[in-house]
Amino acid sequence: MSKLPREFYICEDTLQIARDLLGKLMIVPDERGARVAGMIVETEAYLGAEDKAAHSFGNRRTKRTETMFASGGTVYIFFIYGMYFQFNVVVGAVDTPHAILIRAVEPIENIEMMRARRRAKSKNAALKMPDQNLTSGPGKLCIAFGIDKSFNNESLLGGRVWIEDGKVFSADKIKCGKRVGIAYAEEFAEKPWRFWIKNNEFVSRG
DNA sequence: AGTATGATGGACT
DNA sequence: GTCCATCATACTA
Repeated sequence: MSKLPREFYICEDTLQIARDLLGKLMIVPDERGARVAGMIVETEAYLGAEDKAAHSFGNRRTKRTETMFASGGTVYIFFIYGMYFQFNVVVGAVDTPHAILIRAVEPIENIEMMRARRRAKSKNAALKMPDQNLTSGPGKLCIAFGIDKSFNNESLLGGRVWIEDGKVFSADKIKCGKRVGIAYAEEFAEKPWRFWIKNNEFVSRG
């Protein structure tokens, strides 16, 4: 029930942090201060300067990527496909621009708030919104949690968004595979840097 | 179940 | 002007 400390995010092994984030709780208080919470069930690691799929490949430093160079424990938000935000956890030391994309969470607290936000954002009222469709993707979970560009550069040690200990999954309950949507990244498109909880029905894809 | 496509706008060359 | 770390829908089967 308490925030993960700075040290968790500064670990040198980004892939290990991506695995360790599985089972942790992501918390964002809503407008009234009530916790909206989800258990992280799918992540993707982006390894900075060496990783052709990372925005920060080759230490590319622009207005957008600047946040990736901050200390581990910072939130990196970017806008994509004209419509969606993506929630990332910056990890590693200052100037080591690694980040972990949170691709899916399992709804835990305040599920009706998540459903209301997803419905409000949707065009047709008939869109099916079972729990499995609320946060099973990086764009969807940002809508459900009310995350937008204003969360960029927030600290995970502050009060706006943070991560807590949750459930621990042993290595045999964790699967890995190729990352999604980065076909342009040549040999890095093949790296098995996506991690998810085996048989969990809230991941974006098995 | 798979595959294709439109929506929609900011970042970057 | 082109490219996206996506999602929902509309096909084919």
